[in-house]
Amino acid sequence: MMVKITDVARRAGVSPSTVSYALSGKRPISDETKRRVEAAIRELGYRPHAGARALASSRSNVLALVIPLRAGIHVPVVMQFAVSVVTSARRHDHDVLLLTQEEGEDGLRRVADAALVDALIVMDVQLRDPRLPLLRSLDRPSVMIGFPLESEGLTCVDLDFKAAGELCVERLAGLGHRVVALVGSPPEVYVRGTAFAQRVVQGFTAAAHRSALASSVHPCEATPAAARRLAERLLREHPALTGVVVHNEAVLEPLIDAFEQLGLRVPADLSVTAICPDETAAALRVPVTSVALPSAELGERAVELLMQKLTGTAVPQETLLAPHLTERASTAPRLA
Amino acid sequence: MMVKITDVARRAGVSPSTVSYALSGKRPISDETKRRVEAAIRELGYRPHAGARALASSRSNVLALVIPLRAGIHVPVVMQFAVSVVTSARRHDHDVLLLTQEEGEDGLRRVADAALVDALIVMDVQLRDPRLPLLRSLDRPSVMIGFPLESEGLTCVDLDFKAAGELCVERLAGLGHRVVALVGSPPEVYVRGTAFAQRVVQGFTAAAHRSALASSVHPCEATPAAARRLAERLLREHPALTGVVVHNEAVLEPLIDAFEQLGLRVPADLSVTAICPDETAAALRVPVTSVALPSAELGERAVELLMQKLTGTAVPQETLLAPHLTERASTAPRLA
DNA sequence: CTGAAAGCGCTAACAT
DNA sequence: ATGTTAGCGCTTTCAG
Repeated sequence: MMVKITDVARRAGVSPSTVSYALSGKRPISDETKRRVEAAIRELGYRPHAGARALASSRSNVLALVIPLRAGIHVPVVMQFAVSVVTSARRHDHDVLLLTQEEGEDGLRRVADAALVDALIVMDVQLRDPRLPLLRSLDRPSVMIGFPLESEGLTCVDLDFKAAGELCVERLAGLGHRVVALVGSPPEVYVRGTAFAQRVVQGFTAAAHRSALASSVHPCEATPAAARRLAERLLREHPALTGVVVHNEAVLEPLIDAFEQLGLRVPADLSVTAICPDETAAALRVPVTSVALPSAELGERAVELLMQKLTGTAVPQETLLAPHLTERASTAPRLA
Repeated sequence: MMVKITDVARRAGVSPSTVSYALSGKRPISDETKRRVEAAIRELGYRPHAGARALASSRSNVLALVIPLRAGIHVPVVMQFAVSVVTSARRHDHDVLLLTQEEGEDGLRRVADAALVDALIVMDVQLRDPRLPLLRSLDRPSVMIGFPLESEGLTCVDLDFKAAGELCVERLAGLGHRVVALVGSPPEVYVRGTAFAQRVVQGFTAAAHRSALASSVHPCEATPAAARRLAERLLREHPALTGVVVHNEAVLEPLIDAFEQLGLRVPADLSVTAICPDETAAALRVPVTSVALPSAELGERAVELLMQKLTGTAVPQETLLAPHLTERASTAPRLA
């Protein structure tokens, strides 16, 4: 039934260890021998037993990926990230074990201690994430997506949200806009302390200052009704407003709809930039100029960092991905 | 560093095998002994080595989940399904390895032959899926989400899409509507032979016939523009139309928008029912009466079926989940 | 009800 | 450049 390494060795006329080394490349094998081993493997359809391997080498070649479930996270982004992690992991001959946030810290400890996985990727890290001490205590490397308050001894990677906020403002400033507003994530996102939301605010505010723009910040629930109310309020309280930065994919469309129903044309009367996945930005009725949320690139970087750590290479504690802005139909120069 | 079963055994004053049996329950252990073993496990923080276990027992306690990537599949549905599979698997003490469709048949063979997983769940099965013969040939059980043309020797589970189509029509018929249309998936979905799309058409058509309704079927691209064009065409070619069944989440909102802009009020002039996730239906501007796409339930059933197969229990070759319709704001009796 | 001991299939010293 | 062999940590006969 099952072909084992000794079967391959016998067929190739070599010892089991030679087969093992031919497979791993951990010591030089003559071309001739390698050829014979490879032939035997092919002919017998040999596939090393993962468990046996893990036991003997203390490497499972499996990464854990912890995905978030909570409200306010954008599902397609998570999915794209997960797919990217799987794809990247496979390029490094690793597989991916899927865990949900729900399992919590116990889940992390479980798969790490059982040697089920060699390393972990944790998404949606909070400023004071309870998993931080755990990750530090594990004997396996990990990478976090997102920045906690204190990342000492850990590795994290994320889009540079501060720079993204700045980029959006600078674009609007460059087009001549003088009064701008940030439509942010739902209030609870700020309350529970998600770093990226606050970083956007910092970048937005700092850049507005530098460019001497009048600016204001407005968290917004992820509902069309909330978007509508906010649009009305903005027009009432900031009549000179001509530029909006949106960091909340759920309200992007309803917000633009609301503005237009209130008599403002996008981009003629109002320019809009957003921080969101490119697909979202491009699929809207009015395609929106946006800074991409590079989930695929993030997944790739996370895996790459883990692979380095697994080989003992030192990696930077914090990795920030530079933001990229794509011009679309929602921005225009301010009318004189 | 690592606590092993012999450490626990020594501490508890028993043999390793007793610890093993206390953990697995595969043979009776006296209460007193079990207590001591459990105490030792807790005190030492013992966690069985997954690889060693897999090697000795030829059970990895890991399931493979293959998720689709292609266009036209609704991401949140896949995600919810995946989460449900992970959650259900954990209840049965199993973990989930995530594979992408991209890896194809080789990926399935790889994880199965390497004994990385005990069983497989394959999503998005096509009518003539190339993975069918492979799944039949593997020595590990599998469950497919969706129905192929020929499921002999395999196990599949899905929503009863035919009944779902019928249910939508019957609801409209019951409200007095006499002329109905089905707005379906994009043409390529039918072309590549996805069973569920065709089953909806079958159910829709059959039920319309039984209720003596005038009916027509219209595939639709997943873009707002296509939705708009289709709405115009429907009004032009079927002026007496008062009931629409939508099986295409992407165009649900734009379609209703288009109808309203063309002067039809929903539900006053036009009743709409849909087959889509409940969250989608409920979140729309006009909450839509819908048959739920029960991804969570599907995931649970898939895992349950696999667990049965793993214990050697026979399971039905095909499992159809009964559709459930939830009344919302998009349906009303036809005006006399 | 419990122990002793033989592997599970592979890797990685240790040999030569 | 290759072979020999001792485990890796656990489960599961086989014995009692």
